[in-house]
Amino acid sequence: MDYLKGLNDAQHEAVTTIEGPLMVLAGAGSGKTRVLTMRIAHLITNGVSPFNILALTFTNKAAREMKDRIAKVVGDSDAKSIWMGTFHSVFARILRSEAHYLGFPSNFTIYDTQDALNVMKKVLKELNIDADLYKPKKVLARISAYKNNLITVKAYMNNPELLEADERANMKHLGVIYAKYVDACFRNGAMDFDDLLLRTNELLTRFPEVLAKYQDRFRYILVDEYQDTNHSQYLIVKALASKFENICVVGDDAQSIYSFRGANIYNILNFKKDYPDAVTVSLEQNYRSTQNIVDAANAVISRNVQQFKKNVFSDNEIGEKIKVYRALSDADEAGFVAGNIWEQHNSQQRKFSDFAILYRTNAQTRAFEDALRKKNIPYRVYGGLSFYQRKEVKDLVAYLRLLVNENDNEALTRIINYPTRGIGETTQNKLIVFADSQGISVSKVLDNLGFYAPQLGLNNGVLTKLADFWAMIKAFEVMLKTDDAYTVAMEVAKRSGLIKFLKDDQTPEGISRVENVQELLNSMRGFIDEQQQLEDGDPSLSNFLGNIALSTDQDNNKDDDQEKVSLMTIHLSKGLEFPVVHLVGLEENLFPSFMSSSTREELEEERRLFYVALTRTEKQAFFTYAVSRFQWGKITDAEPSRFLSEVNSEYIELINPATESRFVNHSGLKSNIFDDEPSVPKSFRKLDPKKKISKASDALSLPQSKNLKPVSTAKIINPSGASSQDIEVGDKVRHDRFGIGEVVFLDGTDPQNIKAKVIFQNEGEKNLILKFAKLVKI
DNA sequence: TACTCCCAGATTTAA
DNA sequence: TCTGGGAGTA
Repeated sequence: MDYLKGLNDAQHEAVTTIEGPLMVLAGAGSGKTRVLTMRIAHLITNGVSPFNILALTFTNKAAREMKDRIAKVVGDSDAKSIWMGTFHSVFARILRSEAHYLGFPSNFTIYDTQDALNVMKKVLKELNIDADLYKPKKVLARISAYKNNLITVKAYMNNPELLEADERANMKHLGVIYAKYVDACFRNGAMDFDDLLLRTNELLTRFPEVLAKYQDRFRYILVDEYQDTNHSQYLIVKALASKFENICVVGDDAQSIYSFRGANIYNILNFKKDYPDAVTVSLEQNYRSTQNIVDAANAVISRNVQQFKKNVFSDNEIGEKIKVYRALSDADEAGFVAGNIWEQHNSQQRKFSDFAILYRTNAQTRAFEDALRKKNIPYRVYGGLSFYQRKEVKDLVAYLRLLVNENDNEALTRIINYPTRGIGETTQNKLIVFADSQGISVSKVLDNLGFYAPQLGLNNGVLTKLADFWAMIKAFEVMLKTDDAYTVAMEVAKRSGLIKFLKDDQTPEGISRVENVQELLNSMRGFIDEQQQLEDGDPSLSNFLGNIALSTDQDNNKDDDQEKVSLMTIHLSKGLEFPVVHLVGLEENLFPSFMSSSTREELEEERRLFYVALTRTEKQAFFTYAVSRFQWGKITDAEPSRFLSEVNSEYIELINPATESRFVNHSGLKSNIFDDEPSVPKSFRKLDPKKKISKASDALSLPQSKNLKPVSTAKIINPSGASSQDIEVGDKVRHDRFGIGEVVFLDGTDPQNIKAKVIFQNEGEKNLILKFAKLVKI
């Protein structure tokens, strides 16, 4: 029981209480991941089959890391059979195998926010509803809220309160829109993010035999970040756990920061009500941060009314005070941060990867990128426009989606005339209207173009173009039956004219677009190789597409060994830690955001966000704010954030005391710490709005290849596998699944990523990544 | 049908 | 500042 050593009493209890409901309240930095990991290991060591364990985490990355760590205790194969992943990915997997119950194809498409928005725009157009009154985004947000609360179209229509509320909000057509949108998704064979949860609920409630099946399978359920579950997720967990009630939830109410997407803090606050017998364990010792940081964070969070009482403390060194910098502008702020990082890197031998810059909104990144680049400091921006959301990538993906699911109208309309092939809007509209009138999908019309041609009212030229296009798609589909996804995707990129079209654009942006497409293909190759080496791997195109739809930016930074400063929103930083944290843009209306300072609840969430940000810090935190900021193309004045004044002055040290005290706290009191002497900041930089920053083309500071790794649901790194030194071309090797073969080619210099081409006696030629393939030299 | 140009509007956080 | 949509032109 080695793994139990080194746990404190509370951790020990959390790990070893394995039967019955358990709630672990884990303060920031209290070793939560460790507890979860060891608990699973403990379950397995005590005879629970890994097959019976379900662990739901917040990111795929968290799941992967946990699996790796569990594997070290119980071994690879046991760790592999645990179902572990995000709600969305785990339930997408279940939905795929049970899709027929709901009338969906098992290879249904997953729509991301952008896809959903496009569908919504079409719906509004079709209904002839003014998109100015019904802003597509707003409408979607409302529908999303309904879905997350299990309010289906039918339930909505039968709920006078909701109808009335929407009527008051000048949205009386919402029901019709909702119905039409759901219908459109269904006909496209697609689910949006919320559907993955809603449909799972539907599956489990409508089909008791399915529920029973999964209840029996998942006898032990663990949920990480429970404070961030929404009602829909809550119900799924509750249903699955109701038979055995071996449910362990881990969370920290002080870190609930996702109410905007339906997270319901009461799920954790009311856990005791749901399970009166539940054991509660509080992990209160923070192993991550200095005392000063922990105390400051506690001081702020204690202002929230809504919370569990707990006493998070640190036994670490007291540590340095939080340093506060008052900047004159956003550029000045960024300059200070970059200078500070440079200075500490040199004088204290800190690695660049020790630093994080955390901000409230993605829009704030630009100034920091600028400043870091000027000093040649390597950095990586997380979040923002992720790789898979780039237009050129989505375009190729749309072709692939169409091959897998012909009903995916969203994909079809995206590429039917891209690259342009003379199938204009008028033609497309005729097709859509006709298909609708016949109650069939556009793809069906294209399937029988000759038959329907007379009724379409299109001239022969256009008909030919349509026929050619469809013949091309069909050819790809045929290819997919025999060739692997990568080969087909290559062919699609070439034959569709996509690559050629992009290559015609020789601007730096154009070139980077081509590179992105290439990178997508590479990542596909990697995905397939990886899947082929997993026991229950699935190298199909459909699996690849499903994976990228659910991948997040945090998940893509595989092996981010690099020496780089991390830039990200506070939301993304949850679960991470850094020796030095810069929390920037601490201004009223920015943080707390102007969108969420109206009610106490909203403000408390912003405060929790602040708490999360500060508790990412191990050693030293810096706060910065600017008195004016370049925003929306204008310079706007800003006031320091109220959160600054909520940190007791004893934890704070001012770097440049303010010229005037605009630093008031919002209970009306002047904060005593900011009334000092005036000073002139050294580095006031003129703003230069004309300066263009080429986004993706700056290879030095933004290496593309880091972003792109697809997420596999069960990537297991095998540390004991043969390393690159062991294997040479010409070696005879044995592989677990493929048997005996000979290495004919090695590719790659990065030891983490060497690929070997091996010809197996029975299985033929395979491309394997050495890291994963447990090749044994014979 | 395709492409360009101009103007308006938006910007929180994200699976 | 950046994006998207609409209008106008080739």
